[in-house]
Amino acid sequence: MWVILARCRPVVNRRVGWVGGTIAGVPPRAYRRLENEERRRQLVERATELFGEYGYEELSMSRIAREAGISKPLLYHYFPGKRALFAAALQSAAEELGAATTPDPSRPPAEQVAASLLAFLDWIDRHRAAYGKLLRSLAVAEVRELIDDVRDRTVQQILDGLNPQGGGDGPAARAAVQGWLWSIDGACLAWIEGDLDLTPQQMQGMLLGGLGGALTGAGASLPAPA
Amino acid sequence: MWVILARCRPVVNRRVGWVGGTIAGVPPRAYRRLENEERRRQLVERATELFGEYGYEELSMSRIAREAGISKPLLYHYFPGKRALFAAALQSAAEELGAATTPDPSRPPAEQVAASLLAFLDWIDRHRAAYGKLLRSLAVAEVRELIDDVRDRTVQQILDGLNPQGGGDGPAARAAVQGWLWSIDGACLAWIEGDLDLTPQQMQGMLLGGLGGALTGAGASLPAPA
DNA sequence: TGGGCTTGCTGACCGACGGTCGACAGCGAT
DNA sequence: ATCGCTGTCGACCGTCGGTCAGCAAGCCCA
Repeated sequence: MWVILARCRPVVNRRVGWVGGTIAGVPPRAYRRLENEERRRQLVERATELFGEYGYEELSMSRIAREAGISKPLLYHYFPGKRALFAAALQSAAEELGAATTPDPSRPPAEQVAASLLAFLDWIDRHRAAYGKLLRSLAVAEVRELIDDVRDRTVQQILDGLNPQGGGDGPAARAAVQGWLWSIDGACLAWIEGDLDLTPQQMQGMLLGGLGGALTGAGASLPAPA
Repeated sequence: MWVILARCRPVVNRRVGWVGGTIAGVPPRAYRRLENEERRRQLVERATELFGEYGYEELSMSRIAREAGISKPLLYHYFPGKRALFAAALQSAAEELGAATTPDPSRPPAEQVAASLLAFLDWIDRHRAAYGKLLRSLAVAEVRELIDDVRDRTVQQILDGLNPQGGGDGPAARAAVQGWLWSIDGACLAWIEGDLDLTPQQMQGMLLGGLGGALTGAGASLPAPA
């Protein structure tokens, strides 16, 4: 009885007492003990599916725990917070994407960009729903830094490719490339959500045109046409 | 006593009783009664400042109410929800921006785009912090639809301007224009947060280049150079 | 077979959020 | 003076992300 009262009034402002697992005849849930690494893998896998289906905001930690058949504190035992869990799920999904889009460093930079872009668009074409959900979670503060990091690295990579050959690395080129990366997301969103009848190749052509035009407008240029 | 118990256990699942305003000798706060419209104006004004300073997520309704010197229920009396309050604040801010960027319909479409874009960039240059906060709130679900609406209308406007003269209105052109709108935000973010040393005119040149390139890549084109 | 020991795992809890309920009180009309 | 309108309030709800401290599965050693 005092338990209920203690729960009611947080007067003391800190934990007052502890009752123990089983009250009122409700038996604790049966559970399977798993190896640390195995549980972790299972959680990342399940979270990846769920985040891909519901996005970041629409999915609560309680729900993830329930869907994975475990308790919420266990989820927090494996991941320090929702952001970290999302990061793990994102990284797991990004590995496949990353492997597919890593350019061949022996090709000219413009070709590398074109090839990466096409691989990226192909991947999106096969994972439309999940990509849309991800994009829509983009500015959620907890998620933003993750994506910002990836974008910053990509911007630098493209600028590095441009620089030696004769492209520019002024502030305008940097703004152009970052803007271009955003334009990819915006165009892909129109493509996916607007159900536009476009092949990845058509998207690639349009986007490469945009990059070339922006760089030209910024006083730089792509070293060679793709 | 039973009231406290009722608070503890939401068994009945609905309000059970009411105690009355002043308990335990805490006097209700003194307040000033304002005209409906005046209060509303005050709240929108204060909310606009606060959202511009803290963004959408980092600002709670409780905080807004506190900063405005009123209670939370009163805030909800004037606005049905946080999203609506944000919309009101956004609209109030957007009126100034909208007035500044409305193009002269008697000019050729390409000039209209160029002029609107430059006005937009000038405005951003003067409201850097608030624009950054807004952009960073962009995908917050509650806010998204608002911005999506504006973007959709802008896309259609640009496509309409393109169409009669000889530009295209295929799916590729639509994706190109929507992507271009995103690229504006991305480039502006790099401009603002990266403290890039660029004038609005340089940004304009770069962005118009991107639009032209993307449209060319999509098989359309800007009717006339700006 | 039965004790310990490790550590994977649990229910109950916290503060803050967005949002709602029904009573109170400022103030012009009478 | 008092009455009604309605602007305003404190207390409350359900859910969120996150935390606390004890329970117990399953291996080890007798």
